[in-house]
Amino acid sequence: MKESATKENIKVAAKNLFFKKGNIHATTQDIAKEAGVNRALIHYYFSSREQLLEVILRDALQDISKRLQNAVSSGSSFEEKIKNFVSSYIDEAIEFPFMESFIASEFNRYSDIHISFVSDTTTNSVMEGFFKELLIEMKKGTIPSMSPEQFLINITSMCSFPLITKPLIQKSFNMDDKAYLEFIKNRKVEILKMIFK
Amino acid sequence: MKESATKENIKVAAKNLFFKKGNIHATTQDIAKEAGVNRALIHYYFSSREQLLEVILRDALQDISKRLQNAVSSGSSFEEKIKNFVSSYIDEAIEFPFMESFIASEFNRYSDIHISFVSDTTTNSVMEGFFKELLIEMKKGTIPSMSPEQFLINITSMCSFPLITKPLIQKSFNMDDKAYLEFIKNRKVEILKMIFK
Amino acid sequence: MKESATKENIKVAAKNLFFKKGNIHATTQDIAKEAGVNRALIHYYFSSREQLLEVILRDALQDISKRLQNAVSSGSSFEEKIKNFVSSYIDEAIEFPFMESFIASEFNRYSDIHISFVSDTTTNSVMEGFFKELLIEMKKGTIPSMSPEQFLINITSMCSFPLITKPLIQKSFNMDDKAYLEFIKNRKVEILKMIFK
Amino acid sequence: MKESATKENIKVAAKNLFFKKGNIHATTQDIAKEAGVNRALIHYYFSSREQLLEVILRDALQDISKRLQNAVSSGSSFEEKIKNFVSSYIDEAIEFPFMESFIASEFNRYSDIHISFVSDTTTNSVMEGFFKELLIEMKKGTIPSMSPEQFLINITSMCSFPLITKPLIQKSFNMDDKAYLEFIKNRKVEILKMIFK
DNA sequence: GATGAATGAGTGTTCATTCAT
DNA sequence: GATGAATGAACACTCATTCAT
Repeated sequence: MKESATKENIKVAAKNLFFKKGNIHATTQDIAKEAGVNRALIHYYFSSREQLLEVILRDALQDISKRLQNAVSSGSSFEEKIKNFVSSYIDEAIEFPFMESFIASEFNRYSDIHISFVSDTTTNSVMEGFFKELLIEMKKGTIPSMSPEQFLINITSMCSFPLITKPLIQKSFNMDDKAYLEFIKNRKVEILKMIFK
Repeated sequence: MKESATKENIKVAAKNLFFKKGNIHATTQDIAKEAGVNRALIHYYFSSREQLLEVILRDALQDISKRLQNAVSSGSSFEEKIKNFVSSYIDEAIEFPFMESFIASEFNRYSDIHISFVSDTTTNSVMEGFFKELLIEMKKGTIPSMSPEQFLINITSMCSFPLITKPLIQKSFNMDDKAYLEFIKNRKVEILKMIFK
Repeated sequence: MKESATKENIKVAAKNLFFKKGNIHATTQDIAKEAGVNRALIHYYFSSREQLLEVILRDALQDISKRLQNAVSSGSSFEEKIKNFVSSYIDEAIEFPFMESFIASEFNRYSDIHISFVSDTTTNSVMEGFFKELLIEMKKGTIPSMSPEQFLINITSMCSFPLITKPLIQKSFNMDDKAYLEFIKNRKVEILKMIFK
Repeated sequence: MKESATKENIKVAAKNLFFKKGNIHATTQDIAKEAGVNRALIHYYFSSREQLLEVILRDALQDISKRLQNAVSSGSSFEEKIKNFVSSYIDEAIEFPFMESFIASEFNRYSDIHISFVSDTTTNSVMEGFFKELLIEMKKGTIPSMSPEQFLINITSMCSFPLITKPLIQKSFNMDDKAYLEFIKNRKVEILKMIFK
């Protein structure tokens, strides 16, 4: 049997506020309103605000993990894989621009109190495979030589950061929402230019 | 006449909490405590919490602006300029890792209510000069061809994002604080590899 | 037809919490848990928390009444009767130490709103008989001379109060649970010394 | 410098509700209203409801201690001392009838968490002296022979219990407030009859 | 300038209660 | 009979803010 639809609604509402709208200060009332339910229901299903956060953080981390895995294990050629990764990452970031920064902020608050990081063996072996592939491509000279971690961080940075700083970018470069979205979508191609020599 | 030392203390305290410690939920009491002053003094100097935020946000934006300008107008060669920019950006990000994400978050909250963006004519002309230089280098093939905005965002992303997501990175790659700092410092070089072909 | 077993369970659970454990703040959820039933069932059987209280208060008062009656109408000699009364009162108080104080507290809360005191004619006539007997013994000099009410209150006070104030007594006289129980049991004899000259 | 008058007011208000009116469920709002102050002030002065309780419990225990000490170390003769003790105890119980039962109830809730019992050396030595005096009088036959603890409990029981159970007594014996008060005042004499042979 | 006292509005949470099933 | 879902009212507590001194 699936989880209660209402419980799911609340999770979706919370994700909308935290990850999509970037309302890091969203109260239980805000979440309840977004979900169209009574404030007390949140505690009925999740006991406390903090535990609701924990649940959606855990979900988010798992999603990131899966997306990474999918992208990396999908394409035929190496270039395809990177393309897929960048594209899916940006698509996700367009939908939930504040996800990473919210996660980071919450991690920062409670440090290691909650959430033992998701690191199932499947993910790990997939990542190891991808890292090996990276090293091969570096030797070939297709991509710049550096530790796989540095490389990975470079890509995710270029995908994620412009979404987090949306308002700053819009003001700096005087973009309306449409121009901004265009700018972001272009990055699916532009980022690749930084990666491949 | 300079601003009151106490007023400055409060600003420094607020920056420490918001930009350095990433305590996005810091209360006026937290700030007062950090500054070693009475809570009411904050209102004496800044009227309201929101206006204090506005002041330090404005300061932060100006700092970013100046840093950019300095870096860009300093080095002899183009490569030097980029190096300086990356290096100074990372140094700043090490000290105030949460600055950009905090700014973005607050911008997001109050949208365009406060802060008419800092865009003095000096900065603008400097930036215009730098953008022209970028276009020249792109034609030369030293750096990948794209709009100067995209290029600039790529660099700042790679500088800033890994600092914002410190806890995520540490957990993902199993780094202690020392290893993490080493990782970040290395980026002053590694990032350049992504930029220059 | 007897009352439903579940209904009885709920009453027993409530008595355990209120009278035995002294948990005066017990919620309907606490009671439901203690009874091993769903919270809503309490309202099914008793309509409201307050009415459940009313029922167990009424029960408790009736129990006290019966016990008094039994003790007083049992023994052969007057001294036997008093002995029985003290002994049964203390036994009951050991099992439900917080009964009187809880009743008093609730009476105090809702004053005369609920519970028209139990005072059936049987009880009354028995009490009248006992009061007459008391007056006779006072004249004989077996017990101190005073109004029967004062006398009755003195006995019940000495029986009940030390149970209500268990934690205070234990701390004051540095008693562990075993020493305290011994202390209370001894009172079955010691109290008599105060009553009979 | 004395404690703030407002802080004192809040304590008095709390004592009125808990000890005088027997409102064991009194909320911070109730207390604030009784004190004529804003609800938040209670937290300003006492941090939490529980800590306010702790303070007034501590106060109450100290008061009981002092009263006992005063009574016992005052009178010329032994009989005087007992008289004083009973009289002052009942006077206090008339003013704060629910004190002991409230203390006991709270002790029961938090067991030994808070409040290390007040037991300064002065009190202890005074009590030891009184206990010795009791033993002497028991040998003389003035009072019934038993352990001093049992004897002390008997007296305090007879003083305190009838106040705790005021509503029960009034209903049982059909007394109005005036009759009840008369009944209680009479006990200053009647109790002595149980004590002295 | 600086501070302790005070407050209204809001926050997370709990609770008794209701209702559909 | 019995239960999970849902809610309004209340609770302890926090916060930004004000004010008298």
